[in-house]
Amino acid sequence: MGELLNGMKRSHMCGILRLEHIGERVTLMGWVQRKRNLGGLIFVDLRDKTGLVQIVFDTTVSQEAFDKAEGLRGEFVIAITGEIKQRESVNDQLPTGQIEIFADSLKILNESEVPPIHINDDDKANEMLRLKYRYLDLRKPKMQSKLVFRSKLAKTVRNFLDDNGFTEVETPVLTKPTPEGARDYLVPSRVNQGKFYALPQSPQLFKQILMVSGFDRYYQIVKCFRDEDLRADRQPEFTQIDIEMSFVEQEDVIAINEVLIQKMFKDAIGIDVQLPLQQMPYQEAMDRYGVDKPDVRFGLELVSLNDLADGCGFKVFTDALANGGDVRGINIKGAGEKLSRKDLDKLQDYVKTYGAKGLAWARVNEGEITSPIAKFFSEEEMQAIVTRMDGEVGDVLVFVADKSNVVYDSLGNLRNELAKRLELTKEDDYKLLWVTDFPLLEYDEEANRFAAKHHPFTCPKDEDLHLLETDPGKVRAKAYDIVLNGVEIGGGSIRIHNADLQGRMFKALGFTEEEAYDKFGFLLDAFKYGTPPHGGIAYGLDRLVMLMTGTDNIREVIAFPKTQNATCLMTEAPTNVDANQLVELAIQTIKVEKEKTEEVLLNM
RNA sequence: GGUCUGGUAGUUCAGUUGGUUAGAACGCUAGCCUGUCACGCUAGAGGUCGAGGGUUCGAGUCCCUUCCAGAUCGCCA
Repeated sequence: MGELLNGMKRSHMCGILRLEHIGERVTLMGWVQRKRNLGGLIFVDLRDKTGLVQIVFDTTVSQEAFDKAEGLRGEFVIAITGEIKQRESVNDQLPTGQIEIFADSLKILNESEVPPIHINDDDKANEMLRLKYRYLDLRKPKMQSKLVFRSKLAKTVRNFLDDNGFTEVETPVLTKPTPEGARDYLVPSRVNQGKFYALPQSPQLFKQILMVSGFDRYYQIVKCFRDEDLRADRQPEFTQIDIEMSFVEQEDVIAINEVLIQKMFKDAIGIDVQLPLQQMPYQEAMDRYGVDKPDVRFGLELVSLNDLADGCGFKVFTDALANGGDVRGINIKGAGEKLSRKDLDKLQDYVKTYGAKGLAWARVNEGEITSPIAKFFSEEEMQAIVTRMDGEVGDVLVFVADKSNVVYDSLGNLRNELAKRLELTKEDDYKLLWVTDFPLLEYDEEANRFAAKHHPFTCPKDEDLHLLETDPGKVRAKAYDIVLNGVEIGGGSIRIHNADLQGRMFKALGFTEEEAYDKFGFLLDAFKYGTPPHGGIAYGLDRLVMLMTGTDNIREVIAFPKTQNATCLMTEAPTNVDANQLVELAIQTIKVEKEKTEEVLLNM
């Protein structure tokens, strides 16, 4: 049982104490980081969220206090009072290393068992343990600083948006399932048996409705939910900075968001972002980089070889073309000595994960080309390829021939992989760009119909509108993504604000009028009553924090994240529930006695 | 749903071709120590080798199943 505070007040935080505080009497509270007992002299490193400070117990303290200090262990919670003195031996590793506190009283407010992980930034404990004991993991300075950073970034955003006439409005968490897009998390309704709410994948429809309501400028920093498989940069619940504006076009949304982005980078990490940001149409991004979120910090651009491969003697190339595919290559500039045969084999394995059947290569050497596929080409043909790809001595050329999307996908990702392996990027280099003119629709082979690339409320480009019924795949959208170093950190669009056009869009997606009304009737109805032109954007806050703090894992910037199986190791969610709870929700019909609950659950 | 990596002391790891009592470092416990700061010295405790099954005279090691964690493809409007 710990001692009581009994009116004791903390006077300072630990990590802020400096030479200027010498002579002051202070009362500090925190956790014991480490104790060094030299016999007649005990040092304790006391930790709170601001850092460490050294406490000294020597023979001038009461015997009782000294005995108590001897009994201190790691992570005990204590309160001490004492005088700040200059240190005899300075510790220049610590910000507080010039001073120490000679304690004259000690209270042990709480004891601690030996923690299963070290409370230390250098701790190497595996993630399973760290997540189970997240409350201990979060005591580490590095973890705390990331969450503090996150909080400050959110505040910067709020301040900016508040200053610019935006109103934060909360939208429902219990809402309606959405047929398009990701899987929904469902919540059963007790009052309406057999019916379900869904957790929002985004507040999309509500923010558009708020524009109908005349809020003019809305934002919300809001949790969103998607029941899909997890990744290093994907959690089932994540936080979005959600923004919507009325009476705007694409350039207006982009303009104000560039200023917001500039402010975020300046305030959070002191980086000056030059405006306006680069803009690149989707098709150009695909052709040059193979992905719709290109990392433009380095070259290694894709080169089309379709015309040169046409009629060559290499069956892999000609077959790809005959099947309507593509042949593209990347010149890995000057990598001749860095990439061994073994490395090239590894790169081949890498592109295979994206469905490519192989990765052909050619080395440009002095006076000759070394390549396993050289024998299929005449010298002139090979030279034409090298010239097209700007090949010089010391370069390695790699090629993929396949269906277009496989070529884009494999080379686009290979590009990023190469940059990583060859260390082509600098840590503090931040390159932002807008990718614009996305296709409005994408053909879904499985469903045998077109599906919205962004979402069904995205406005087609005016000049492409006439193609919506005749050639829907060609229609481009007023949609834009903001990309940072190869990561999509946000995306948005100008929305449809006209019931007729929204109807045409649903039709293009294969919805009957009844289906459209069933799913989105409230929006179509709302559109009848004077809807302003509007559009917006949403940023992934978790990803922003990741990139700005140089973290490669989203779990490190979320206080209580989920594992790859979408479980919480600390709370053990999700869990079984009392069978009677299921009965109330009409998910299970047999009412059972309390003792038998477990048995019934096992038989479900 | 697929592919891949890992699981051995509280923690991080080592553990040879299958072979005696499974080791190291840190941490922990006890003792000594008045200027340490990764304190030092001495002594000590601590193991369901993720779980289950199999092969074998013998399994941490080989095989099968399974659980957990991670990476990734599919998926993520």
